[in-house]
Amino acid sequence: MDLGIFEKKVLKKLLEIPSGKVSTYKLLAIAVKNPKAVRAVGNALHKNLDAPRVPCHRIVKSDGGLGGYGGGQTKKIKLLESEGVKVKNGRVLDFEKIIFRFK
DNA sequence: ACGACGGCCCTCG
DNA sequence: ACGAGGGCCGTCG
Repeated sequence: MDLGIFEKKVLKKLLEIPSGKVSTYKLLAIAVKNPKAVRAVGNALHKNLDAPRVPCHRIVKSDGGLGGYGGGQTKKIKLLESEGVKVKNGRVLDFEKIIFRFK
């Protein structure tokens, strides 16, 4: 089962996200030139086979929420905090400051 | 080819 | 400020 071309792009963009920072589904959608395909993007991350290989855990919701995670948000939080991203109550602290915008 | 699902986003009440 | 509903996109069975 090969990943769709869309997911491929998404994963590639994910690799551009530096450690200690996070991005949003929407920004990703925009990065792939499909601002409305935010759901498809989420799908891509969910189907992502290379769990830690791809920083899918660095993706949060537009409002700074953790969003979801294929292995459980708990693990996601753990990973994020491991990179220096503080999470509180399912919410990223200083979200607006550590967010990475695909330039 | 069709229908359903998904780690969502936005607007309206 | 909170809750509910609708909409869009791609991939899988």
